[in-house]
Amino acid sequence: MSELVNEVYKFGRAQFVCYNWGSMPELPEVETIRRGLEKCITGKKISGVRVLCDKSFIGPKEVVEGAKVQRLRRFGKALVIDLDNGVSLIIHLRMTGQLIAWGFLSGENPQQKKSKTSVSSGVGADDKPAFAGGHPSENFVAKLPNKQTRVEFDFEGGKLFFNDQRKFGFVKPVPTEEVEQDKFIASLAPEPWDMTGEELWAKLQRHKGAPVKAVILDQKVICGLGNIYADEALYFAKIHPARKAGEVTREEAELLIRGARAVMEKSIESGGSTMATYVKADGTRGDYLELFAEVFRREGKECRRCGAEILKTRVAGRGTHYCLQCQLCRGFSGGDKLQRKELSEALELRGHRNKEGD
DNA sequence: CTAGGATCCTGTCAGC
DNA sequence: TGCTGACAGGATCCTA
Repeated sequence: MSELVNEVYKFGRAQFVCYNWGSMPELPEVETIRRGLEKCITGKKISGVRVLCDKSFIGPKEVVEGAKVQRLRRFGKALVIDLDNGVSLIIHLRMTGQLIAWGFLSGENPQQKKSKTSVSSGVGADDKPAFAGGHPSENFVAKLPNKQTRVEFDFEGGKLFFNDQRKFGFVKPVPTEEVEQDKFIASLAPEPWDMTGEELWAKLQRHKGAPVKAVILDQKVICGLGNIYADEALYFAKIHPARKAGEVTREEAELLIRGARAVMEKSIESGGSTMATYVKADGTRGDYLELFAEVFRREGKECRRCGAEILKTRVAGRGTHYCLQCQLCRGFSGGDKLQRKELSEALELRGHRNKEGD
């Protein structure tokens, strides 16, 4: 990671001018953050906590002050920081959360000089974070704290910022021994690596009337899939997202599990939405999706598998992307009708575009 | 029990 | 140019 970051930084903040949102943190991003933060804060003492938004910190901040970080764990999309005083911090980034660490690597970081007394009053602009992950945005390279900063942790030798544009995420201290009994964590289903196709199939049967995409987004059914990876896994398994869960075969459920593993492994490998992948070597903003997405936000483009057009629709109240040809509606009731409608809409859309002379 | 809609929140973007 | 409304979405809550 450090090589990429150094490459990035020499271009400076002024380079990041084009605005283009990436997407939300899901399991691979949280795992990437866990690995990155582990290197920064393990063994470090929290000297102070500033809560800038009450909603974002659930509980008394005093219980973590003075404690040292022992280890970082992940449960689905939740990050858990265990401290040495019997307290753990459960952190959920939801859609727009970010964790940005400053300092910590002072030995390797030429920007952290004594003259930079700004550490106590804010950081950014001329410095670079030691690690940044989560919802990709300017905050990865902006001055901090800023108006999206919700919680600020002072560590010996560095700072950790919890930013969250939409305030859906949270930091919550709980006794370490009660982490696994936390209402959210306790309800999580196994991750795709700990589940067989048969088990997933059995769960799909319990929600047989709902669209398969809605069911696999449920963390109590299978843990870790969000909107991006649900679309990608369904594409991998060639399953139409609107198909009724009860009509997915055992074989398809097996493919779906394999697809979920494959797309998330690929994303973890590429670093998820960390600073290194978000900011490209030429200093421009990267859309980290382009590293692995086959359908997500690729509507109107060609399917890399069959050449047909990727479409965008709405399933379970979520923007949903799929290949009309690969993810056929075959074998499910009402499918032909839906397919015809989609085909005609797609053709109509194409007609409009041709008329506009693109 | 399940299915589906509203809710939270801030910021972007298209349309007027 | 500035206003308005639709949209983005993870998890939870509520209703039928």
